[in-house]
Amino acid sequence: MAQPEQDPAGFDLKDFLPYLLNQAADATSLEFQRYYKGHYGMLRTEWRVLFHLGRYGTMTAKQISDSARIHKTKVSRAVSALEAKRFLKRERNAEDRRVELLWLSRTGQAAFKDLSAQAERFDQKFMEQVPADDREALRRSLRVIADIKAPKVFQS
Amino acid sequence: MAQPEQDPAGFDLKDFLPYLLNQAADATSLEFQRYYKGHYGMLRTEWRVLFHLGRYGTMTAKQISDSARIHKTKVSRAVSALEAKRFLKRERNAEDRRVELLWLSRTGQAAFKDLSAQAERFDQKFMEQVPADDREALRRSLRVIADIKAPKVFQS
DNA sequence: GCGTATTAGTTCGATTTGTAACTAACAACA
DNA sequence: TGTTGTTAGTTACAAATCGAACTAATACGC
Repeated sequence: MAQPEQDPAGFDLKDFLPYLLNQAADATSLEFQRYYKGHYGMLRTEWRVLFHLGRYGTMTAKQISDSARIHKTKVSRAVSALEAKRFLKRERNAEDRRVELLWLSRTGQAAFKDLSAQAERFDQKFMEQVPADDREALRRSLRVIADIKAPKVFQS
Repeated sequence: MAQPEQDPAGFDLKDFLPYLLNQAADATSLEFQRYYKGHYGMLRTEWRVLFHLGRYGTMTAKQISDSARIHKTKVSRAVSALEAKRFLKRERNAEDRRVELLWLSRTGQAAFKDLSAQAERFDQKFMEQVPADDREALRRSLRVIADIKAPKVFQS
């Protein structure tokens, strides 16, 4: 399928950082998504929550929400789904009964172990496509960009 | 809000390329999204279609779908929405009556002009956050990653 | 020409998301 | 205490997305 003729005037979509980032994000997410969806019936928010608990141990929904910048309703739904699949357990905090503590079950830990090994594998595979001299700069600048502050309040 | 204690074991989410890319994409898309949504009531797929027609001239839905890797149903809906807003016009191709030719109306061209100027402005702003020495490597590697081929068939 | 396959684009039902409103618990301070 | 404000988490409804199935037109093989 040939590309259409170019009109030299105007800003090119393919130079636009948000567009490039989204395209790259989609391209790299596809294969991993197929894996966690196919093997564990998880959605994107679910594996992200799972990864947080697997990596950092017991956390609250709020902490996960802040760390991953996922809206609390999405986290809430993901927690329910993971609980229904017996991947995590929860318990009200005795000191502050608004808060709920979340941690992975044995099954959840096994899923985390498998998924993070896969993630590492995919990561290496994608990075291999990037010229070796650019790899450090890529991760460095992505971290900078991803840290762009939300409109107000972050980190008390 | 303090980060939770780290468990040194396991792969860190924040080193995972798809995660980083998605976070960066979300961070950079937010402000621009507010602009095109607020000023033109557009969705993401709609401005992408608009940008294609604005930049490349007359195209078919299929060409846009291939170029931007957007599913044809999404393109179809975006085209209808843009038509309803009087941003584009369409006409069946006389030679092949399956195909529909799409192009921007005068209003659509004005919207494109404004939006691409904004896009350029945002782009510069984001890039300023990235260390100057990393900028070239960033765009270069994003282009490589974004071009990762879909599982089968692409470009005949 | 005629049957089958392919292509461009749309529609439909089920799933997922976004947003606002809600409940329950705690805090601050008179 | 009692009022007001804030915080953690859930629910409910509208909007958006995904994928499969559909229509209409063309291409291919014989």
